[in-house]
Amino acid sequence: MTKSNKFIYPSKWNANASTGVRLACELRIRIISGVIQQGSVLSENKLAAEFEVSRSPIREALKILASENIIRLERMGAVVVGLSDQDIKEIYDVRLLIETFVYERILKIDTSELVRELSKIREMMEVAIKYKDADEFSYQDVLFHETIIRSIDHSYILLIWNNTKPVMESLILLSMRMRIEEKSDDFLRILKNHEIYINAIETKDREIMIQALHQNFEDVQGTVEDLWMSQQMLTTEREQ
Amino acid sequence: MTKSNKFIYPSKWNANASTGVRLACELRIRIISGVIQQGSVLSENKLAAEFEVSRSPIREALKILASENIIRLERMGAVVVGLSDQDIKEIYDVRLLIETFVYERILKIDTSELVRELSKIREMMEVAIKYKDADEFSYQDVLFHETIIRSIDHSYILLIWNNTKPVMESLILLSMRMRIEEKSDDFLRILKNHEIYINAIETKDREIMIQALHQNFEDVQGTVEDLWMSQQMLTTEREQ
DNA sequence: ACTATCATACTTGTATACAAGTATGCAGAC
DNA sequence: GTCTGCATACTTGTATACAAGTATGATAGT
Repeated sequence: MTKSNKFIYPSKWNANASTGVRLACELRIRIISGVIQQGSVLSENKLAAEFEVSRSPIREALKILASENIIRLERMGAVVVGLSDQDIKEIYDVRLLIETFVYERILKIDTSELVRELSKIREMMEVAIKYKDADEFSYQDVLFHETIIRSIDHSYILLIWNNTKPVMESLILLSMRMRIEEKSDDFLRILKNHEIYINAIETKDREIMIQALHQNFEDVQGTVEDLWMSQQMLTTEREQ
Repeated sequence: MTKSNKFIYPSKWNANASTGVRLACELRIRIISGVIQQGSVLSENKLAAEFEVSRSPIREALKILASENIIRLERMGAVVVGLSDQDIKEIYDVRLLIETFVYERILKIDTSELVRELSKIREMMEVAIKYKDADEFSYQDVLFHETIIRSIDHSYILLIWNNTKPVMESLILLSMRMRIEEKSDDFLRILKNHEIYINAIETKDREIMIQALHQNFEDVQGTVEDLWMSQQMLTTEREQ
């Protein structure tokens, strides 16, 4: 607890944001990475002292984290909830739910500009790998998916994305940092998967889209079953 | 702009909440109902003066509304975005997305307690109709759907619900208040629909669930097509 | 008439102050 | 030993103060 130690979150990602938002990012990644332990209680005053700011931005940060279910604001103190394996599965449930919806909309719009943008981002990822820059790779990875989601211009789907993005971003960043040194195969595989995404969007071929989704979510395959079932359920109705 | 006029939002719904949250509720419903016009610019100072509170709770309220996309925080002033017809369609997209997911999970769990709770809420709605209490009816209606969503214990689906609930709540409340005097048939129809929901959960019969979903969303039927398509897409894969 | 410059009054973001309420722990009664 | 009551030190929520930045409008110069 001695004077904020070192910052984990890349400062360039939120340099222009307010102190409260920056603190939220830093606290979020510390909680998700386990630096701040689950179950511990955060006090506004102590945090303010530790980060050498006033309570105003601290309050803002805690509100943000509470809205993401990472902490729980109680009468006295903010209890750190953290992320369980269950939570991570659930986030992927939501992401799959969103992306499935988005892809269906994409089939109806002109995607040439989108494909160009995504290709650019994919090349950025390539460069990031070349220079072993896990942070930059993570940033572009998140940006890739956000670009796809934004393309359909659906403000409430985007709202959901905005609510889950911060946690996703932290998870990806931590994961990439862990793997950047040794597991370079992982990065090439991810890059390959993004090529499939682009290809699916370009050709508007559902089969390829499905392939991309599957490859992207292969780690959490088990939890996807509920979706298959629900798809079946509604399709059954449709055939009537 | 003369001293806060009269409050539209039912004060008993958020009596124990902080001033900031209460203000958010009030501002939200004023914006959605059109009392505060789209495109107008809200100033923290002016709002603070109007509601006779300090800027702290005002700031909290504006942050909440910004996270719901109802206003847009800019360098100078908060621009009122409001809700377009498109936005309302999009909210129902999200709600259908969520409820479809939830129902599939419900099939796997014991629902006896849930059915009891829902039956209670349905009877409450009946009483509300009897006494022409639009506010109470709206409250129970929202609670009904929230109870269903909570039953599957999925924190991120619940998070999405929490993000869309406030706007839904306002829409329902305003709609019910408009219709309570003349259109009593509407209320009976809604009540009937909730019976179908309960029945669908009790029997765990997909056909009935689909019926309930359809009846509930019949007003926005057009926008649901994307979902049908996306269901089909994933089901195709599943059959491979 | 038109443009540039600058004072002013507004804006937000942050720090600090104050009020009301709550957990904690100690002292004393039984 | 155990329970009750109370002082104290914490907590949050709100109000106010201050700093830095920005739009506005008036004024001076051409």
